[in-house]
Amino acid sequence: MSEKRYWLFKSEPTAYSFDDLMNDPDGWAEWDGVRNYQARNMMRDDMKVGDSILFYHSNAKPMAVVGIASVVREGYDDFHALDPDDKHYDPKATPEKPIWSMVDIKGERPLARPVTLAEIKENPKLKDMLLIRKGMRLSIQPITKEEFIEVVSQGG
DNA sequence: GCCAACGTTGGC
DNA sequence: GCCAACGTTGGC
Repeated sequence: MSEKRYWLFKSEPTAYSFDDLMNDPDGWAEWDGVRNYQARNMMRDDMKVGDSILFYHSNAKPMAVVGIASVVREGYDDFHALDPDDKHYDPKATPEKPIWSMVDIKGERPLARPVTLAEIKENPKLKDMLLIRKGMRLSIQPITKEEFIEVVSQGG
């Protein structure tokens, strides 16, 4: 029984927002289309059902953590990579070696108040978050339990 | 709209 | 195996 982990997922709200996740008719969503090996490895190897997620809006006004989600299905093949008509098609992926992985996540609840990037940068307790590290572009990042709790307490 | 910081690709 | 060129991310 491994310990529960905490993550931060980035999404551009114009592409897929936290509201989209909360209003998903299925009640959950495939986190497909991730085409970065580091992020893939975390989804494939490290994420477990029940892990908690901070949902962050990038390229947005405001840029902020806006809600809490959770992992509801552990890493499995991102079969969308095999579909030539799919936006995230990867010609190198095959049914034998689909290359990419995804997880399913579920929206838990929005924060009462978004915790903005500016606030995260100002908060000494959050100074080690990868999110605010220069040049850090990973769309999925591990965070600590303490960071998760701090952001959620700021967001109410 | 700009551009720095990356990751990936492909020629050699 | 090196590295220049290219595409993308994402804050500003």
